[in-house]
Amino acid sequence: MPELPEVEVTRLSFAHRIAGARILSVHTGKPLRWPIGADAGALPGMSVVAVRRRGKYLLLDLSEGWLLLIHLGMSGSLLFAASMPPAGAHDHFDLVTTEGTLRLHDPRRFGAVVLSPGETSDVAVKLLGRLGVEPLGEGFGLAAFHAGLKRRDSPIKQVLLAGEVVVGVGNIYASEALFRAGIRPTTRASRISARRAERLWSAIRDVLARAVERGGSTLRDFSSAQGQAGHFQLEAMVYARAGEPCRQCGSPIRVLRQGQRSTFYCRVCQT
DNA sequence: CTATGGACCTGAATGC
DNA sequence: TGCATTCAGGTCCATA
Repeated sequence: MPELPEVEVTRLSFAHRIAGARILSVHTGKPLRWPIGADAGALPGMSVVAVRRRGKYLLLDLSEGWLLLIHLGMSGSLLFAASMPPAGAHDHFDLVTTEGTLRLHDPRRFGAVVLSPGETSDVAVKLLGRLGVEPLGEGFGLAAFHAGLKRRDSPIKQVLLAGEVVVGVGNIYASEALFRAGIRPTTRASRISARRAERLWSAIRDVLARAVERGGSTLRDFSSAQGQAGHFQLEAMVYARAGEPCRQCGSPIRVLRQGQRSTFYCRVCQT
């Protein structure tokens, strides 16, 4: 469910409220994608210093350099509130703090909560080590982006999804960014010209930044940790619009499968 | 090394 | 109504 904009909207919705909180207890439900780790018993007593984001991961900086990694998978969402109702069947993690409870709700359980002693532990390196550059940060340079594409022979859509060149672009925003850049999703990444790489580079930043402003996309059940739905889906140009007229040229939006994921595009506007 | 398909899991929508 | 199939915002891992 969550791509970079949804994760960032989630982060913004509770980071300031949880900062400085002391952890009182932890409650877990069914197993998530990875075990939380053997040190989880040490969480009570630690405090939450800050909440950062890396790609689609939320990183809770805890006391003494500990790091709590949270990933929302496909169907996860967080809620942070002073008073929390009893855990339901799909609530699999509660972090009870002096400022409120942070709860992970995740029906499919592709998400994860992992405690790591810093960013250089084996588990942190396994999860974060291969991530590409942050698209909304200063480090997202055009030259390096184009060079990264040059090294990949897969279709551009799948290169974006893989997150090894640039992070945070998931299935919705990959289709949206490629539409805005006028590039066919099947184009081999290595064959994208400098001029088109530049269009894609700015399309990625524009679409992600715009989606953050709009509170993310709520297709089925996404909401911020304050329970707010997003609205970006209302301005999607192609995603989930198969058969509907292109907002730019009127021809029907096409859908195809790439790596078991749906891709939406306009045959006329994207070449 | 890169590229691809399968796996993980649940619920909603669709089809017969 | 009932049951099977398909699809859904991610990404690690095994296999070529």
